[in-house]
Amino acid sequence: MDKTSDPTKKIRIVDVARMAGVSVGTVDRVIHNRGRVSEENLRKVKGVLDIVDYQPNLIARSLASRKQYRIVTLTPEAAPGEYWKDVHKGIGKAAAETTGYNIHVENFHFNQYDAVSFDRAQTAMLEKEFDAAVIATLFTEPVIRLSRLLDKRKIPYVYLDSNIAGQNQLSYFGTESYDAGAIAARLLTEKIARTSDILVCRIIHSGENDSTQIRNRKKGFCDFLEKNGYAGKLRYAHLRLNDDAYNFEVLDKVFAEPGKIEGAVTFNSTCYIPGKYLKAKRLSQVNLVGYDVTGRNADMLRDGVVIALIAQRPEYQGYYSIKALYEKLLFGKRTDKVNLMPIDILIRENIDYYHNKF
Amino acid sequence: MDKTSDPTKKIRIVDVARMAGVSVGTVDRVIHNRGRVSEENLRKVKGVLDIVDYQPNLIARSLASRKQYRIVTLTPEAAPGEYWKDVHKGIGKAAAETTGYNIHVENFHFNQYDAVSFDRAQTAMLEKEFDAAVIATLFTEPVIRLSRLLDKRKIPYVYLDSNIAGQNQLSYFGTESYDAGAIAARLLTEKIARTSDILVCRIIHSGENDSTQIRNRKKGFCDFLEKNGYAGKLRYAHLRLNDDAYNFEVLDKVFAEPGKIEGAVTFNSTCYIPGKYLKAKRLSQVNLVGYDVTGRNADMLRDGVVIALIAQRPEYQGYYSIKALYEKLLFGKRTDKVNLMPIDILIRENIDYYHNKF
DNA sequence: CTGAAAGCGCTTACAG
DNA sequence: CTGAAAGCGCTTACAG
Repeated sequence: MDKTSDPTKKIRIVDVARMAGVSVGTVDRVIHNRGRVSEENLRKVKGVLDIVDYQPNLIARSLASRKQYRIVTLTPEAAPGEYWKDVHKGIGKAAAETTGYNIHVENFHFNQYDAVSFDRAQTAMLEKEFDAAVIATLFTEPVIRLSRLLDKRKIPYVYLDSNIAGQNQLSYFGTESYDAGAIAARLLTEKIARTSDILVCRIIHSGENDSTQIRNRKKGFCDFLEKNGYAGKLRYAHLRLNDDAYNFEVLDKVFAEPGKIEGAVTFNSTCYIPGKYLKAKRLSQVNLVGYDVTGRNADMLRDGVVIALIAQRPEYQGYYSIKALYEKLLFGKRTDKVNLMPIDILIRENIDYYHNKF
Repeated sequence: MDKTSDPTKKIRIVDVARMAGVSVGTVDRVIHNRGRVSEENLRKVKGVLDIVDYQPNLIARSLASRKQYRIVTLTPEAAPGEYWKDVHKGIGKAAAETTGYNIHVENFHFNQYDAVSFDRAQTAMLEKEFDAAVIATLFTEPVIRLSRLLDKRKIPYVYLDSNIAGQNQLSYFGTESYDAGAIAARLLTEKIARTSDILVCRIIHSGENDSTQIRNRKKGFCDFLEKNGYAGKLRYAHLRLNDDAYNFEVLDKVFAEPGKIEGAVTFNSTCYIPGKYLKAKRLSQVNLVGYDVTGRNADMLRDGVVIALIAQRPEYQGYYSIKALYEKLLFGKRTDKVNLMPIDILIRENIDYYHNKF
């Protein structure tokens, strides 16, 4: 069969060139608007492109192209077993997969409890040249300022963790924090008496406000309680990250107050902190719910101290952030602007199957 | 900088060839075990490959390769909104992704309630030439026979849905059905009195036995109850697929018997069938738990008739089955022999985020 | 068994 | 502005 007229054959640049009576170089220039093409040839090539369905072979394109794309990420630093480590894993996986496709990923980290360190990391990042960025949105205002800067430079960026309205992010990957908060309330209210109290733990660090995500979770939590006729009291405890002695003292005080506490919750990934206390004091009547499958949280769940963990596929968030930018840079594709992860509920019986492998 | 010694540079076939003192053709033959390589050169090339981290450029490979691979799948047919439709979606997604890489997927379907239709679909499939297969294992014995045949032809195959021991499947993708059964028991026992009864519904079809998966879920369910001091009775109802009148009659009888039913469960994906009854009769004291996020089940969950659905990422099962074969065919990679999906718990508050998109 | 060469469909200098 | 040619990293006949 005549190969050039096989209708099932994909048409290539050389086919277009032949049909237009020009060289492949000229066709390439037209396709990519690189200029330096005469009026006449432009007309001829466009004429052909209008009638044939030319679909560039992207595989060939990326093999031939020597253009390198650099993606930077700006996320909290994390030790093994911590929440953000899973996000990093996802980013790393995507980076490894795309590295053959002219994509380079460079990661910048900050201390999630320290806004100053965010500025520092951001500065280091901005000193580099890059074509796209992934930004964890923990510090709202600084992220908005950074977004303006990137807008000006026409650099696409993706938000991670929680979304910020009114910005020009290419995409957001994360959960609907408000509903994740409602789920914690639902899991607790199923277990406790309508009138019993709930302990709400917050981690205090150097005068910071809660992140957007934590605020939203809390709002979803409280709204659910209100809508469902909860009649107990929320009792607050402000705890510290690595200070058991202090935390035990604070919690001793809270539990000494009048009122029966049957539920407990933390809105960040540190439910192992009150968990440690509940376990030590054998307060098994207190149902603790937390967020994120970190090593310590999962152990507490297996142990029966935590009754449920709510998770949001951090590895996927990292992975798909990079993938979205990769698709944008290489193929000009746009992903959905908002990409909400499933909200996973882990209990003792399914925790061991939750490996983020798929 | 000397390009050949730039450590950040990915090493290519030509680099390996140079280091081994052979041609790229020889390296290619070694990498792909194509034979026709002398002992000595084999040794030299393997020696180099052992010390350098050669990662083939898949883009270049698929651009150059003219070999086409055919994968067949043998799964139950499904209407939109049904369980197996999600598996098909995953298969389709993987097929679309790999189609540029010389992979062609052809799907064969059978009626999951009719063993004869399995034989028919299998026959149609075996008439084709193919390089690998995905097999849903609903009918155990026929699948074992088919496996023997494929073994003889040295065609790799992947199992889907439930695993069968003692076979030569390349991989299995699915859940640990036993534990998925235990989870249903856990969700129910949290809600009902220790001594109340549980309605167990089974769908009857033309003299079939339950599938392996359903048997295992049931075993996990019963074992959990026993271990946790459940003191009520399991009350069985045998229902039909599209026969509400009949089902209502059967269930009327069951509920007329003495004993308080507070829980209900189905071990396949049709909990909407008893759900319909419970809703019509306003039996809101009965806590119904089911499997799989099908359209009708999800609606029942949103409606409050079903309290929880247990799901197993059907889309991923389909997707990764194809991917596993793709990796095997193109790169000779072996995936894990057993790949257990996370077991997801869906309630009213997180069902809307469970889209299997990621 | 072995290597040199052509080719996959594109991009990219480069000479004219 | 234009086209011929080299090259991206592989695979695939093919001659020896």
